[in-house]
Amino acid sequence: MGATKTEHFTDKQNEIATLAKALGHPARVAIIEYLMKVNTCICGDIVNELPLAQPTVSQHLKELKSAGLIKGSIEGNTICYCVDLKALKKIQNYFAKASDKLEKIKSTCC
Amino acid sequence: MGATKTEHFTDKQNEIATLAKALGHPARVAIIEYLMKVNTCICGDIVNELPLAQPTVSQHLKELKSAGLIKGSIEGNTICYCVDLKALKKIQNYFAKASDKLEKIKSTCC
DNA sequence: AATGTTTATCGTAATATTGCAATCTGATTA
DNA sequence: TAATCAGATTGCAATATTACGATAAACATT
Repeated sequence: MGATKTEHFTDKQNEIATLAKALGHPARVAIIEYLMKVNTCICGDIVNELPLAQPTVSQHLKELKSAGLIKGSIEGNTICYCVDLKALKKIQNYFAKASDKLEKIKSTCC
Repeated sequence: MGATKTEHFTDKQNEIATLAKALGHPARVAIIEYLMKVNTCICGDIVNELPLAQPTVSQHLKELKSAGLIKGSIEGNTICYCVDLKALKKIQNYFAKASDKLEKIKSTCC
């Protein structure tokens, strides 16, 4: 089949999966890291930073955007992209809770 | 082409992408959550918890295992699976740092 | 030994992802 | 207005993922 059966899972599970999936490619991790490195939203320039052709980068940006991880606003000729703090915090919070919970449990068997 | 160009990215970027990718499917998020809920490593039982056929679940478990997110040890007839705290902490730490950094920056434009 | 239970693997079909050349669109500039 | 530039979109080929039936492998039970 090849199509994920999202309807069988909770909204939260699907949400986390969507965010994680968006970061499930090194190019997209690199984009996020670059946007954070430059310290402000950056207009243009992203394509030159990556070892991929312009249409490929454009597609990765689109995926990050549709997952809500980045925002883009048109600035004349170029487009300004920056990381959406809210989305990042959502992931961060999820894993912080999970990590804490697991640490408390200290499972004895594995 | 369809094959990720991992060689162009750093080891760290590839590592995060691999972990994120493993969690980029709601069934695998559900598996992790279930393993945490039951509070100890669980032998068997995982297939019954998920709305997917047994071979599909087995495949998802394999992916989580090869990404290092879970560990499995043979226990007689069944297999005990549990979340690998180290891997979870790796993700947690990465996003905590990223989130902190972004929060300090407080980008002014988007 | 035969049967049942649990999990893995194989094979296959449907669909998704990755990557890029070519092209298009909209804004800027000459 | 024409040339230019930044990005997006289209179309396509290669590969990966998702899902499951059938089957196999390993152990347990009878």
